[in-house]
Amino acid sequence: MLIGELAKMTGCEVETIRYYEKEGLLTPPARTPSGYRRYTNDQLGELNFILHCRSLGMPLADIHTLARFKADSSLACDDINELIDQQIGKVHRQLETLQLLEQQLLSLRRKCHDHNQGEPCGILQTLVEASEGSPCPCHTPFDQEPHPAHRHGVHE
Amino acid sequence: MLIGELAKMTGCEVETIRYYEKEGLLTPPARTPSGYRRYTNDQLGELNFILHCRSLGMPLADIHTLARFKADSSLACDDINELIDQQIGKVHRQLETLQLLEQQLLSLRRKCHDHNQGEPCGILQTLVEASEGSPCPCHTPFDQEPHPAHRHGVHE
DNA sequence: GAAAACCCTGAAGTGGCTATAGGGTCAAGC
DNA sequence: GCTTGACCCTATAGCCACTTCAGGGTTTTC
Repeated sequence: MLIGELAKMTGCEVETIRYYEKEGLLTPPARTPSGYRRYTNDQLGELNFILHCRSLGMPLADIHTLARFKADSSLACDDINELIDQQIGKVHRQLETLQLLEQQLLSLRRKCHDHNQGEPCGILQTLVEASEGSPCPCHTPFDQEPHPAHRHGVHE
Repeated sequence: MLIGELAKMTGCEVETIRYYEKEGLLTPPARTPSGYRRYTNDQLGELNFILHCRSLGMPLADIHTLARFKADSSLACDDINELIDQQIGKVHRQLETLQLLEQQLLSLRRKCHDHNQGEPCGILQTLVEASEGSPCPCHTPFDQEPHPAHRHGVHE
């Protein structure tokens, strides 16, 4: 099958497939005389494996490692467990940060409902006051220190 | 004060301060005769405003918008609310995705405990089977469709 | 035979930094 | 007065996982 068909079957964009090949995650397919990529069912499986791992949030480097384990087929169980555990830890830390963040944003949002008649925007005011050192409603109840994002950022 | 002092006071890296200036978020400071940046207390406030917003997960473009509102100081309350609401929505969607992800990873992790004596790694086996179309323990109980990450990715 | 739908490569852009190379400046101690 | 170290400067490249763009070739359909 050609690349467009593979894309349709997997729900993956054509450009992404070419990108995975360039990154060495997909084995380069055979080509038609005019240079079009022609894929086999094996490569469909390879791509599905990558997509499944990506849907679990794994970085491409880890998927590469897993693929090598797959080829070796020997034990390697400890390495795989560690890889998954690291991923779980990462996701868990992100979760905690985001939960905090949501509370912070919601309490900031409430600032506007509190006084929106006539006065200038409470949200903006709160943000400006916080930048001048005042305790802010969004951060203080959860974390006494000034800027939590510096120590454990949302985007890692 | 010089850039290093500002960095120490705010907990922000020197490179990041220069980056914010290049991106137009910080007004360019005065310079000493030898070209060093010299900052005022106003610019300390500006930087704290940016850092506070960043700690709420806001993208730099939104912070730029907020800063313009701050300068205008007129109403703009609706726009600010919408901006915060969008941020809340974004964080909430990310949270839901991550919660699902954590469950998926934990159920994958359990696969290895199930049979780790002699048999090949259960995790790897599960991932391979999933790529061949079998229902996988990580995705099936929560989402019947193959690759949820394609529709609402973790990294947006 | 022309237009639409597909395919190709290579390079640049995204966001929010971080790091590196290759330099200049300044205060303290010898 | 000269060196050492801590600081500062610019410009550029790298990170991740793509996405988009420019500029073209091929295949199918009307």
